[in-house]
Amino acid sequence: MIDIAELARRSGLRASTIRYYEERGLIQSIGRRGLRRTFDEAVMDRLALIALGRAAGFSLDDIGEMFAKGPGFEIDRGRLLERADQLDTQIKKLTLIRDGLRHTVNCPAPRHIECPTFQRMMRAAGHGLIPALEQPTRRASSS
Amino acid sequence: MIDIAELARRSGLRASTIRYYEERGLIQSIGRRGLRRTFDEAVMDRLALIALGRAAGFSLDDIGEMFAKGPGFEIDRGRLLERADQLDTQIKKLTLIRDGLRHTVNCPAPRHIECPTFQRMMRAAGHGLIPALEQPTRRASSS
DNA sequence: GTGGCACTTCAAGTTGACTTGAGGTCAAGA
DNA sequence: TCTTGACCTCAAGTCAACTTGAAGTGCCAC
Repeated sequence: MIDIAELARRSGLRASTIRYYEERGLIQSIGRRGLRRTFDEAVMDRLALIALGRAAGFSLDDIGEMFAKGPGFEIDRGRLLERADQLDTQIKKLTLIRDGLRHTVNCPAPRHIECPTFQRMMRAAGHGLIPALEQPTRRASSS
Repeated sequence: MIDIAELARRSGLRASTIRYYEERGLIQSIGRRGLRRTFDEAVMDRLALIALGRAAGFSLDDIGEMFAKGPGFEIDRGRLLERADQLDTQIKKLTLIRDGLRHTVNCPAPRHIECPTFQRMMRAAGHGLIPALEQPTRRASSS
């Protein structure tokens, strides 16, 4: 039985964001007191879950689908594992880039392009972004 | 002395992207052959650097500023270190979330919200996204 | 010399997640 | 009763990094 202002205060989100989430079907109000939305305590959990999903890299649509799967928090385990694997890849990439940045700060090479560490970072930067720098090891056939 | 099509082929970028980068001042063509832009080999290096910068989380504006600092690839070392630190934070956060996701898949708790691992992940998900879940340890005075 | 097509310009559209603004409603306190 | 101000709706705007489309130009092969 909390109103949108209280929800905003407690979640740290703006009222407009909460309305937007309701419009997107991510949360529900339990009714109206006049014009004003009334919410259940449980939407705090929902909002936390949404924040977590966003931090994990899911879109609001993804999150909506997950919620839609069941009456509670029925989350698709396959999607979760898939995302965890993607995070693994992303973490490795970011780690390489982070190390590369630190290296660059100290690297005395006149042209970074010629430094092996820099090249390694380049290769890690985007799987295929700069094909010319890729090793011709595996030329994937996938799209 | 390469044209935009060749540059696109070698970089994996679209011609429209290359034109856009030129418009933004990130690269320069060395002239025109009729209407058509002509590029130097060195722009390949620039494009690689841009891809790397983007992968490291810099905006095109940031990248433009870095290039503007000097005639060559004079990159602001402070900015690099700062970004490396931010990557550290991001990597830690993503690692927690990844582990949290994997945990969730196996966690038998009826309500994830009540699971300590899940809560830890929540806390990591966004520094302040869900203030209600934060430990009341340090109430930062910064904005 | 001419036809085709790869290039050109410039404006407008796209995506995702919101925010903003204008104009309206209504519950509560003075 | 009247005012206030927090809420409401709905459309439109924002941001970044591009992409798309329409309309035009000119190099090169034939």
